[in-house]
Amino acid sequence: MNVFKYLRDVVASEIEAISAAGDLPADLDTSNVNVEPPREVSHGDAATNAALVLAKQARCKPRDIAEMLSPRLLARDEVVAVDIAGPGFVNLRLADGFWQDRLRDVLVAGADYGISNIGEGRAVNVEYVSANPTGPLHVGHGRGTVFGDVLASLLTHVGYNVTREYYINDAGAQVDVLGRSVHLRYREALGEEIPAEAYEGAYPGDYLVPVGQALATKHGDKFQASPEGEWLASFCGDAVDAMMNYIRDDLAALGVRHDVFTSERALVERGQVDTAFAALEADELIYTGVLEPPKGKPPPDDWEPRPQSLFRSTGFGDDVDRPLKKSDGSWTYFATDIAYHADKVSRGFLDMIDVWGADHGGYVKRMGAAVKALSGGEAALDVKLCQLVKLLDGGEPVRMSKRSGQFVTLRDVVDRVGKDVVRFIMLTRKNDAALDFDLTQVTEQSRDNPVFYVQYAHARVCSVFRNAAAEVPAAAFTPAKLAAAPLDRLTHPAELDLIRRLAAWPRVVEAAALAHEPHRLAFYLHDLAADFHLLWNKGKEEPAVRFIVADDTEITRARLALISAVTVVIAAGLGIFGVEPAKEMR
RNA sequence: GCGCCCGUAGCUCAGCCGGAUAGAGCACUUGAUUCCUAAUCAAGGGGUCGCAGGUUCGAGUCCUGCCGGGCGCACCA
Repeated sequence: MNVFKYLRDVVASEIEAISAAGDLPADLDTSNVNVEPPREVSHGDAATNAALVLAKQARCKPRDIAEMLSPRLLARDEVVAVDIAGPGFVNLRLADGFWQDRLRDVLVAGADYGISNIGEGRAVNVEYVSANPTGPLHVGHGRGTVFGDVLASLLTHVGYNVTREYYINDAGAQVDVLGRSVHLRYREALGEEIPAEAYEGAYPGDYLVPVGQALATKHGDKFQASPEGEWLASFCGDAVDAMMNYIRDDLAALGVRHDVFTSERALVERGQVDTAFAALEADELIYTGVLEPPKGKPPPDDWEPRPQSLFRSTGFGDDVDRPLKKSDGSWTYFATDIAYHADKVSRGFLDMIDVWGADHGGYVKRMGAAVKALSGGEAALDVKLCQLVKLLDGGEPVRMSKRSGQFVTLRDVVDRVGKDVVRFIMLTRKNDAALDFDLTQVTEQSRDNPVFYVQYAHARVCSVFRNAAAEVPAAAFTPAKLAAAPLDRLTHPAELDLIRRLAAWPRVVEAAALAHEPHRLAFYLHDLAADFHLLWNKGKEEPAVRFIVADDTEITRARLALISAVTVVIAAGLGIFGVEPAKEMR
């Protein structure tokens, strides 16, 4: 149950009742009426803005509406106190029993707690990673990868029908560079000395060595000295396949799996770009024009004004119209990307999310414009930009040099700290804020390490259950049996605070999903862990609030129910993150 | 020059599609500390939410203009 949604409905129905009684106008629009947790805890458990929102419509003072509303709310079983505050907020304090029932909800729902159906089965396409197949993934890719993967899980969790997609950019000039780089490695594998300068402008990384060797085995010296035209296409194809295998391995090591891989090259070969182009042309959204060089910046050396095919993206919120064809007549990346998004729309996706690196920010408007144009305004594209990851080790920046081909790959990091740590840490910041990733700190057992902090809460509960099992058979502690525990014994303020936190989970999940902001779950889990650890620490000073009370099996059962619910929610959250909850930490 | 993102406590950051006296951790100050696991705990000080306007019952949040930082700016992807 989303408590605040429930209370919103309660408030709305009481408003209707007041209208029905003739004390307020009929047919008030209550869509803006909200019930939220107050920022200030002393204001109670929930607050509604109903009186403020409806005052204008009802043509009376907010306070008058609040006066009518509050006795009705107070009359309800779950409400124990109502007060009117500030300009007309109605603050509610809910009965302990209401919260204890919410704890029971958690236990009964178990792993399903927090799932909802706000997505109503709608199809959503989440495109993420989409790294160029020219080498292994680096740490920066890792952030977008985890972000997209977890966002996809989150949307699935709230009832969307999610497709996880990877766009393989295997059609551009860089793939030719890759093919040539591999050819160099191929010649090397055949025993040729290749001078280092040959790798200027090529991909120098060692990861291409085995690819060259494999091609030497496959072809012998057949292409060693032959002209590029004879081998380039085939080498590119094999190189891309090899790179995609690397990337798939990297993804697998991170626990990431896509439903669909779409090849740009295949898209072009099937003529889908021509189709998309023709469709836009038919709508008179393409014309031949000459672009001005950007102002305030010296134009590129090879700038020449020339007529080219332009998409009228300015008609859809972009700043300038964008070219679709290069001077050699081939499609621009934008053109193929239009076709790709048209393809997604034709597959039934009206909701699309693309996860990109922040360096592609300048591209957002034109893509959004294209999606609007090609779908007749039906489809929505939300582009999530992920900022840089600053890799540190013990507070010192880790040097990465792409030029030399020496850079820390995502795989290096996953192998060093584990996939669970990488996944969690990548979500400890908002996607559009830069993220520090300290290889040392993230594996320390300290409060500074959010992964540990959350995992430790889970492990601590597991430990309590191991201790409890020494006295009572573990079978007594199934969630179903714990749901029948006397939860009304849980009256300590810290216990009720913990329950309130648990009860907030469904709301947090929904809000995070709607905002496309999975990082909110990480902050929630941290807060939940903090509430739990607080309660634990109380037990140090006040033995009476410890979870296991030797001579009181009933309170023990109730408290085990409470902390069991903590593991349910932590496990649910970590489950969305694709992180395994820890049973013990030693 | 234009566009996008960011600007919140000394530091790192939250702030839930406008809500009440803006929060947390670190650091700092003070006190406690033979503990169900082994991150010690509790309390306290600390703010012109970059600046200036505007929108309204109400703005860190929305709009406009500046300032500062990052990214991008035909024919790369």
